[in-house]
Amino acid sequence: MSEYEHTCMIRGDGGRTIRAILDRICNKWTLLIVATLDQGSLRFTDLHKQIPGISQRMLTLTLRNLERDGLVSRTVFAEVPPRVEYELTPTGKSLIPPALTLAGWAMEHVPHIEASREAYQNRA
Amino acid sequence: MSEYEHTCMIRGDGGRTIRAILDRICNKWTLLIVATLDQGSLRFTDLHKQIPGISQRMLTLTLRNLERDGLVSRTVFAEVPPRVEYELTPTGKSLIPPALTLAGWAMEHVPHIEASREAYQNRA
DNA sequence: CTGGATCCGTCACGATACTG
DNA sequence: CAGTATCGTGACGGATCCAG
Repeated sequence: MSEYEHTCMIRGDGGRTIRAILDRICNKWTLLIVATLDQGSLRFTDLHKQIPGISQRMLTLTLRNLERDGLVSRTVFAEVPPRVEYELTPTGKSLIPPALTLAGWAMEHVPHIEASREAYQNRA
Repeated sequence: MSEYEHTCMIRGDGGRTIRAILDRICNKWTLLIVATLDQGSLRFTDLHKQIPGISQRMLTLTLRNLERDGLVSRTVFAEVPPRVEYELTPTGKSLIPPALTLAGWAMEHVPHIEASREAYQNRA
């Protein structure tokens, strides 16, 4: 049942590759923004409305990082009032399936984890 | 080509479920320890040797969190010198496939991301 | 051998206020 | 509309020393 032969993908370089990706998606808002942008091009205010609880500052910062990493494209239209559209790049879109795999695992196992965590708290 | 119908798994509860799992695997060492334990039961020192760069403190802390969340079992043998064995629980083992999916994405796209990041740095 | 305790620097994140 | 500037806080992680 073990997949040990394959876990070298994770352990291979001492975890540097896996951490490179974790560093990018493991912050509080990245995956949420990527998932929201999967519906297509959106502007700043639309994103802000569709992601409950995010501050302007974190939306800006996370979008900048996503743009820097080539996962999101940012298009400025020279209009009045100003308009900026954000859209997933092909690389950004390719993150969706792995993210869904992770989300599936989460929905299946998080309840058990929460229970275990609570049992641990009420231990002897 | 969009999987928007499915991204509700991520966005569904405002991202709380996906963040619950990310909070658990997104620290520096968790996935590395889980991947290492996929080869079977190991004791503290063996883990310390097989994971380059980890400190005793972080190994202890991460193992405690994994135990609390029910992903790793901890067995103490009443011997001298003391012996403690760590092993993945079924829940812990179930994390391997999603982790491999993520690692696969990383190995495929991280080079492109690194390049984009460097290009962004040398922008106008 | 297996950790626990402590100090300390760094950084993500949040709230708030201001701007072209 | 789409941000930027500033301040404060708390968690994470590294180094070191100590203990059963």
